[in-house]
Amino acid sequence: MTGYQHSSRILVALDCIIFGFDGEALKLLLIKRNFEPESGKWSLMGGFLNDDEDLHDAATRILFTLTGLQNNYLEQLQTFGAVNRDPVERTLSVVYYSLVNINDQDPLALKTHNASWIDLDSKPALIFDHDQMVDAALRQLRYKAALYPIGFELLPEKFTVPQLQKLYEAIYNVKLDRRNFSRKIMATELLLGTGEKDASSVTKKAQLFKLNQEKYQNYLSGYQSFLPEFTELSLS
Amino acid sequence: MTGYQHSSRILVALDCIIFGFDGEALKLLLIKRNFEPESGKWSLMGGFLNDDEDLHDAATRILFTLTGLQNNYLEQLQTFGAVNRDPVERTLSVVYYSLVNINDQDPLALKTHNASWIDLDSKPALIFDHDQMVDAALRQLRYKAALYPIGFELLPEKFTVPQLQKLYEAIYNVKLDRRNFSRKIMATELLLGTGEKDASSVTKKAQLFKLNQEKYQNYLSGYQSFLPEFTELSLS
DNA sequence: ATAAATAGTGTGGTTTAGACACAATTGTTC
DNA sequence: GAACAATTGTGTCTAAACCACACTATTTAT
Repeated sequence: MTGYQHSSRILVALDCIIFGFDGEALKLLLIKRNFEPESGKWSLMGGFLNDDEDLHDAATRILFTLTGLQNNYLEQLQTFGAVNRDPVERTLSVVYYSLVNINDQDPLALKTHNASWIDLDSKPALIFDHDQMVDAALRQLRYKAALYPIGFELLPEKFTVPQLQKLYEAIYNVKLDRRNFSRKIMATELLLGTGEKDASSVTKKAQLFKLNQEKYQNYLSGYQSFLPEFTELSLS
Repeated sequence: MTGYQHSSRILVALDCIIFGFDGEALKLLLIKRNFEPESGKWSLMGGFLNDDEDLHDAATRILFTLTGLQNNYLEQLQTFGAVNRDPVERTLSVVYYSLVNINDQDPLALKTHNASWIDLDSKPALIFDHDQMVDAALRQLRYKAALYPIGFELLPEKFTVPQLQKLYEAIYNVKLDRRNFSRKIMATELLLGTGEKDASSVTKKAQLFKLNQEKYQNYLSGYQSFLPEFTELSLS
């Protein structure tokens, strides 16, 4: 074997924090493990890196396995590498987080993997250092969503402004003023009215909007704040 | 051996992007390699992860080896894992970036490793995917420094407001208004006047300030924008 | 018809950002 | 030592953004 004359090669895993939004609260897709180690406990969805596989491809594969989805927002978060983080064997974990539309995923794949959507607020303790991973992912989501309009990735193709507002309120755990929020969002011209209305509402039906994909791509490469009192938000 | 019944264990390296500031321009500490592979070319400072070593400890060790410094700002950036990124053998690289005070480091250690401070603007092409790493680090520095006052990590203990302004101008490659910048910085109450003056100046000597460490720690866990026209800044 | 709930739009005061002007300090030059 | 060049420190004004708040419109249930 030609290679570096250096000792240790290490097992590399990937774990995915999968965020969803059900209209009211932020949710995580978690696995009730029916395999060792730590069978019976909750964990993130994970897997091992293959020899011939780029990191991002591996994360995409793992996400696809669990959700049946392939074109989601998926971003590398951080790599966890404490020596004893995995009791079985030293394992590095490269952590990705993903934003998915909770309605789109494959229910069968979820059942196969014993996965459920869990409210972030009522998340059970997870194995190993997975709690830390979720903390970091939430921090990153808040960080990122304040500057880039990635919140849309959590919504269906057509959505109302009040739905979008609820999403931001869930992400940051704040109450926003309806009128100011609407004005600010509309000013971005990121939303295209469809003329259709939200049939699910019991009272006055809000208009359904679609994302202006062209504008969206521009925004992703720039800055934009979507929150009032931005400087006072705590990231903790 | 007890462990996961899984095939591939992979060599794990760490690479460090080390930022400095000489009063005028942002600089990188780079290595002119006198060892294989790619001897004679420029690269980041790197090393391999030891069996018994946490990731962050390894990054700290590598940074110490090169600079003789130990308590610098050091943050994990991203992990690079393309299959063929290293031609010798598949190697994952966990990348850290660090902000150091350019005056503090150990000149002997630099010489030993054939390292030099290079203006970011005149950076030579680096080996492997190191150019991408630097790009990502600069993006992260801009991202982070806009929200957190980490710029101070690049300055000496005592510094003037105009020096601080030049630093921000170098990071974002913009010109800022002296008066508005000063007002904004002073409003944060992050600076403590020392009464001393910058002797190096030829004309009116600016007051030297120290960082208010207590306030600084608070700011690190919150948000704060230090730039005007923030929403128009491009991250590219 | 009326009530209850939510959506959509408007208005005005306060704060902040950013353009700009002037006075003060220091070393150099003549 | 007076004039000057360079830079620092502080003040002011205007326009824009933020945000608190009020009113009207729509829909279903009773």
